[in-house]
Amino acid sequence: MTRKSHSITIRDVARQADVSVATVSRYINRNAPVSPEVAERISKVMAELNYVPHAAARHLATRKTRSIGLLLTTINYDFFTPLLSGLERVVAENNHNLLVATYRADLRKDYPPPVGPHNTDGVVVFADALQEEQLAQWYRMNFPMVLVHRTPPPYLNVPYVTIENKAASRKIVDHLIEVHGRRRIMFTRGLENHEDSHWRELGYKASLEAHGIPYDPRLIIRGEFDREVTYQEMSAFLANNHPDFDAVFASDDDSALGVIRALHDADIPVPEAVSVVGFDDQHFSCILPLPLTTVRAPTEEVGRMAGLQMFKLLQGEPADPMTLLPTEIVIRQSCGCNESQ
Amino acid sequence: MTRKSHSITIRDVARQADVSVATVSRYINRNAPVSPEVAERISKVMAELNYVPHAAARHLATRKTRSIGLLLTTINYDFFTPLLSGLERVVAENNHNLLVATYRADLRKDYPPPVGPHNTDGVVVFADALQEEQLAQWYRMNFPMVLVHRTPPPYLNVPYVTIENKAASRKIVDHLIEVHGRRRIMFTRGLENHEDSHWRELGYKASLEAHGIPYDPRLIIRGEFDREVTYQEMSAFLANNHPDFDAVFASDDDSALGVIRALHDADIPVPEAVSVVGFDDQHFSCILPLPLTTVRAPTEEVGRMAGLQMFKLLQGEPADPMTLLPTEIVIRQSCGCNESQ
DNA sequence: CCGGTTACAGTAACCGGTTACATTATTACA
DNA sequence: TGTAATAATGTAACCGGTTACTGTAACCGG
Repeated sequence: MTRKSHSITIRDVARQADVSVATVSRYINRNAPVSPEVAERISKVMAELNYVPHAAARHLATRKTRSIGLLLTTINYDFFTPLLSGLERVVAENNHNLLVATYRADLRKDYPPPVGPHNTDGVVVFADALQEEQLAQWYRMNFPMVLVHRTPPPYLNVPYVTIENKAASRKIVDHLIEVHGRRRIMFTRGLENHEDSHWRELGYKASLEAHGIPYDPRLIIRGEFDREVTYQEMSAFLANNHPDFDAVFASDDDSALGVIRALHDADIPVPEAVSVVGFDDQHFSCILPLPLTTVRAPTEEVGRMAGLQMFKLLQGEPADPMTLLPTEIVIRQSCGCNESQ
Repeated sequence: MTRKSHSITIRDVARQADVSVATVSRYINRNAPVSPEVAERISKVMAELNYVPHAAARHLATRKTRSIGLLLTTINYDFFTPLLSGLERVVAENNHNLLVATYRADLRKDYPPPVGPHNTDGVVVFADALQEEQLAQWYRMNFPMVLVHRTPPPYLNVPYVTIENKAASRKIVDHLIEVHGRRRIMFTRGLENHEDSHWRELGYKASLEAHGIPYDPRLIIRGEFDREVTYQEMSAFLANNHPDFDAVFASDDDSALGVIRALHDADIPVPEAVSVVGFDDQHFSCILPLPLTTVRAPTEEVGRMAGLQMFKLLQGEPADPMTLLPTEIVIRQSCGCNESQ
């Protein structure tokens, strides 16, 4: 064993196969003709030496990393499983790698994002993982990006894929009003700066307005898309003397769980006294004690679509500026309906 | 704009700061002293130019990728959210990147694994994502690996982290027998080649044996850790004339859900006629209509520990050959207990 | 005042691929 | 038969960092 335990390189293969490195490279990438006999020789030597091209060297030379990044704000929600799964499949099908990272632009202004032009060919950005300034900078350098659950600022032509939030929200609140006669409907706001929450709130307001119900800001509480936070907020709301209410539209299913628990603690019967509905139709929503009336969000499809758009960008094809995936409300029992299943 | 829209390199920084590239490199890596004034100049220029070192170039020179791989069999289970989350945190804390990939050794023998020595400094391998032969090969080349939910073959000294399956399984079956007087207990087997399932079955058998209950293979059905599969299998079991049973130990919580639904369809009251228990204590298990008696698996901790072991390996410190995380049974109501919460 | 450290900085080789350009042999065609 | 086009291959520069080696000046103890 020599002093360098160095790995086998393309030059080793070239020497053994008695050809030049260029030829080996061409054989590997099949981007120029190589005579059959030579191909055979190279192939044999590669197998013998167990040669695998060094990714970094390749990246350096081609300026392609063959990997794409996924930038999340957190990995706490079950929500991310389908997203990741959908994206990973597309990425793998295209023979690329997936770099998963978390980053909260608001918390780490001093550090650069863990994935970016330096280590990926493009990144899929979830919601507000990145601030506008960073998006703009990457946009200027033509770095491929796809936004999910976020609309780019109007001056940035970045493809985004998200779901139909407003119409579905409106529809589910319509349901509360029209079918169940609710008129004092609470809303548990999602995360600040999180667009989904914003649109859901707009849908909520639109429904109220359409039915001539005044908007009462006292019926809005914090939820942050988090079961615990919502539970705390809802409990606090109930503890103090609070305005009347007869329904809750939670900004997501996780939040709805917190609402239900708080109501349960306060001995308020659901759905008899208060209807509760959510958003997302998460994995668990149909198997709850009180199956949740909610909106089905095609999260896996969001991941898949984001991947498809990304590869369109990478192949120089025009990507769809906007992919808006349809949602549909699913009526179960937490609103007061009694679909026997 | 010149023909090359080339990115800014360390040489650009060096030129602007009027120092050599070596000095810039040393400043960036802080691996050799740099005078304060020069440091200041470099720092300023780097910020101005918005310079980020090119990862591939660095990899090539240092032969370190600063990224570690996670090799999964699938991303379908909610189970993976905590695993991923725990691992990602450690990886990020150590300033590395996380490459997530799926691979089924049994399905893709011809293709090499998507993560390996060519693009990572080490990989965390879940269960049977990789075959023994591949493990052995990487082991021979000293490639750092950590196994999760899998024991390495005895001749491979690869650290692994997993959870205590057998004792907890035995304890939960003991509970069914001792507290609820069950004696005809079914088991829904998890995935073939999946070690967890194997150990859980051993715990199950051990409990039976300790209580003098004969093992009846007719009480074992397929579950594959999957709600749907288990539902189908359990339904099929119930449809044909089947041996008596009074309890089911499902190999995981997802599977338990399938069991409960099948029993429900057949109008068999749970937990009155049949006790059902699971394993994992997933996110949803406590909020089910019938809160699940199960075993708490510290999955996030598994991810964290796997990461810690990996970085021990990378830093040349000795890693713990085995990390066995404790589990505990959590008694809720699906077994027949009636903990009012 | 002198030999030996030490702190700081620069030059250039090197990591392992890709590829522009050059070269040679072969085939096609007027 | 001469010439152009084409196929197959080789040479060497280049991608953007790191670092071994070298040099200089300041500092230190005797």
